[in-house]
Amino acid sequence: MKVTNDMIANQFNELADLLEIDGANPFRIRAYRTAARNIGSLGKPVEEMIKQGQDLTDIPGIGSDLAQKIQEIVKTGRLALLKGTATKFPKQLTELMKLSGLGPKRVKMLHDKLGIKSLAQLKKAIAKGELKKLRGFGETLIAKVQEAVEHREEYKKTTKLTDTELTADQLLAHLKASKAIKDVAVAGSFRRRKEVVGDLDILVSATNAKNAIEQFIKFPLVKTVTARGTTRAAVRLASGLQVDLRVVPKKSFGAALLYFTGSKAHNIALRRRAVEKHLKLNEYGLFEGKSSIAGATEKQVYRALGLPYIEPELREDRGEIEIALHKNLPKLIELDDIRGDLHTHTSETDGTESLEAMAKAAASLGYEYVAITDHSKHLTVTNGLNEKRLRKQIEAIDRLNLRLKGITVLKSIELDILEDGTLDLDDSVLKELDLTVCSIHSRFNLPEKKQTERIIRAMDNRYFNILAHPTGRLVNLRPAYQVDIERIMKAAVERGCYLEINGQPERLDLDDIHCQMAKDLGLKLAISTDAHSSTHFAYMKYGIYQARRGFLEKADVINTRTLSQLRKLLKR
DNA sequence: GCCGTTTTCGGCCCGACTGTTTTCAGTCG
Repeated sequence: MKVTNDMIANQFNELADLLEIDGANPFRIRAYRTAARNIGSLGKPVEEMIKQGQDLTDIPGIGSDLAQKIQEIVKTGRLALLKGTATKFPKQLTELMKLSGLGPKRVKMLHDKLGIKSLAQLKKAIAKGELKKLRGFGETLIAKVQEAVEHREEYKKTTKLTDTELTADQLLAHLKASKAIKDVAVAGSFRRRKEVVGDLDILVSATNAKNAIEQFIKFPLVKTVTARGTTRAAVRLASGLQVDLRVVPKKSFGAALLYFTGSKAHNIALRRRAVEKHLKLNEYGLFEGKSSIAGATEKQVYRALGLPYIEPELREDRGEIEIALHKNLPKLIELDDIRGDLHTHTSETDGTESLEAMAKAAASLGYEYVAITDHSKHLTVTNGLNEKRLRKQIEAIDRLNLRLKGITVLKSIELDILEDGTLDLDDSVLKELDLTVCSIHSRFNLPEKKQTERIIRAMDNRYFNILAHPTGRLVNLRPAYQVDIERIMKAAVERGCYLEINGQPERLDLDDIHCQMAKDLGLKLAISTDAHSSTHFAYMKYGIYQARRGFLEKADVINTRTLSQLRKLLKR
């Protein structure tokens, strides 16, 4: 059986949960969680590393013990220790820890005193009023737990970044309307531009914290207030989204923004660095003894820690601090660096607007070029183009280019990669195009080796330029198909092909980890929107976010080039 | 259980809020 990094990470996390309930050494628990996180975001399958004889202790947070445990999981599929510990406490108990208000101590008490082992048993015990007998369980807490049990599935899911943007904008406008509030920022995973966010974290500086919190709670979409203190409050919106507010004085805004932006792992790494320098970092500032030496801006705090400013997208504790120390931080790509979109559709297939409308919309964004990439004939549900219709479109584009000023429309197509690795239109028409975008739209369930070789065979065709949405995943909806993405990237480098970062919010494919992998392999990428209407051109920014999270710079992306430079890159 | 520009042993980030408690443990981020 194939053992994925996620499977290993899950087992470590599960073990950490059980150890926590057991009251084990908290630092041992943290070691498991750190290991789980680092394995989960590794990009390269650990199974492969073992096969190639690589040293697993090179992975941060993995020592000799955990390296051995990883070996064990890869070999047997399962960690024996997890089985041993799991018999002491039933596995389902870890589910209870996910409920708001229940941590390891209370879950242990539920188990030891009431024999509760599952969500269903907990529900029953609440109904019978058994929880009241327990020390520390008052009326309010029981009500909170009951609420959590009932709404678990509704609340636990994450929200796509794009779905929170409108709420964030409305909330910011609402907060800025208050005279008490000075600075406002959305922090958290939203600011780090993660593809999904669990909640919104809002930070404000205010002359009067009480007024600021009152204004926050008055936001019209608030359904319930779940916490309310003198500097902090939390609400649940009607949509189910949780929003946290933190109020700090202006002189602490930078330190608080740093703290509230996270990630947690990045914060811990920074605080550790502060401790090494005999300083203390918290959300109010960086302190030497009692006196604050930085705090108004993030830049100040980083500088006082001997570091350059680190962009929010990089703050995942994936080596950015080490890289910053060596002054090797990338100058991350920006939206303005993009000169054109290389993946768009028209009403000839499944888009909603005409060729001319799409071209003009691209021109209005200041783009130098735009590629029209309608679907090809194999994708019949979209009325895909056959050779004849594609030739007609080529002629139409030639005519359009004579009329348009300031932008060049590139003749292209989104080809289907068939199961045998051939492309579904004849070379005789492909040679008339400026570029091709190629993708998988069928047979998602092939075994990894077959799927990988299918794609690489397609790349052998000299007219193959860009592999679109390379893993086929849909955020929160569908996992990637089984494919050896590293092998595909290497094959692309050898053949002069490129991979795409698809900016559609439900795709974001390649993801951040794969972007970083591409960069490490020297593979350049295209960032495209896969626009099916002119409004979709705006998805470019989501592609940029992924690219930034993957450490990409302008030079790593082909559609930052001028048209003539791009043409050279596309020549095979 | 990891890790080392003081260290192979002894550290390991830090504070707010809640609810229940009579001074703080548990949870959360």
